[in-house]
Amino acid sequence: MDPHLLLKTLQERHHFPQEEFQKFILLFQERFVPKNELLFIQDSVVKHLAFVLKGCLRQYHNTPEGTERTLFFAEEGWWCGEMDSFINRTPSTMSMQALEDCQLIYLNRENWEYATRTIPDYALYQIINRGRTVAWLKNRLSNMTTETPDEKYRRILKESPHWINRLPQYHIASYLGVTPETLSRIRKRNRPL
Amino acid sequence: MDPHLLLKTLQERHHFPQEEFQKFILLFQERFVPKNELLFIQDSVVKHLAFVLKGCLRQYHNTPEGTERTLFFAEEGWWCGEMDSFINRTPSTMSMQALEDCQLIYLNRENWEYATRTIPDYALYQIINRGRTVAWLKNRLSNMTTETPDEKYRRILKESPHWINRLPQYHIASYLGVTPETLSRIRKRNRPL
DNA sequence: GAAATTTCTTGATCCGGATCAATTTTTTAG
DNA sequence: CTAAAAAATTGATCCGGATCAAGAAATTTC
Repeated sequence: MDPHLLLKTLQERHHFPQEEFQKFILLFQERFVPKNELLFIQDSVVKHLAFVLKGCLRQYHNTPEGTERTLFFAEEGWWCGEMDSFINRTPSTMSMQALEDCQLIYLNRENWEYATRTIPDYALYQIINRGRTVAWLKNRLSNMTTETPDEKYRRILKESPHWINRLPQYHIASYLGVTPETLSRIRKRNRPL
Repeated sequence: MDPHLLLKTLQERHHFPQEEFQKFILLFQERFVPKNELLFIQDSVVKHLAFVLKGCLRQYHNTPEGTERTLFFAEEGWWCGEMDSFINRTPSTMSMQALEDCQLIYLNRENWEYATRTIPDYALYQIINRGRTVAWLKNRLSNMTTETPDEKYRRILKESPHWINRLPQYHIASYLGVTPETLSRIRKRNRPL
């Protein structure tokens, strides 16, 4: 049988012994989340830390002006949570919605704490992985404020071309920080002949 | 004597015993960085994890188009590093520059690893703190793509009013993602009578 | 303290994305 | 399969920030 997707993810940047994994995976619960359902919602405390086995979700923020901003998409092999809310039990500023039927596994707060305390490699994984996330967000922040909409779209074509087929266009538009109309025009401009 | 600024920072969100701190602080070295000097530079590996005792720095990114984007300012009590580069020894996408004469303390990679491995409360601190940073960046990303320049400026007035006196205006403009000319006009518009 | 440099301000023009609106295309539901 | 709803396209107009350019103010340097 294939190694577990979670183990593969944990081992990506650092070693993670098989035996620790056996102990770790027992702390998770499985959960099916149907399309469009909200995994957690802005202004309430996030109770679970989820890992995507199958499906795709988006994390987004409702602005005071009434618009929505999509921050990222979580596909297979991604964590989806809001660690600040989860750890400190404070209201989240983000919501998370399934864009497809999703198969997840998740930790509750208690088991997360137990795992972090007793599995040093998991603690280290979190430090390393969080560092990557921060670097990714800083780059994205820089790109979002510097690049033209056309450049942003071409970046997606290059870095995540499968999104074009997997995700509705208006969610990609929100991710890029443009209106759906503008994205439609960008696509027209950048369409191969 | 006042408790050390670093201890105060470590204890902000989680307990950090005095005795562990005595051990921890010994791993640091002091360093003075004069105004305008670069602490680390884009495309090279970040060798140190620094903590600001006195002074102010900015982290920025040079875009391919030749412009600069300031991502954040690090004042007293801030960490300034690029953990992804520091941990994985990969080239950084960011540079860090002192905006004033700065008094820093810093860890090298070896001592960081030792501290992370042997001081569980430091490992936990990093996990918690990194979670905060991620949440902060996500909110900033949302704000930067949603708010008008006027709203962004008023957010600074509200959240970090002292920046107006401490930082050059063109760096604030870069932080907000607008040109210096635009920031000047925003200030004029929002000036009290 | 004067000269030189840097930073900030102000003006005029231009351009591209938002907005509003209507239509077409695609997807979903019965 | 058809009707209804949702998503994507296209058109026209408007507005605000970028850009270019010049001048004023502030800071640095000697």
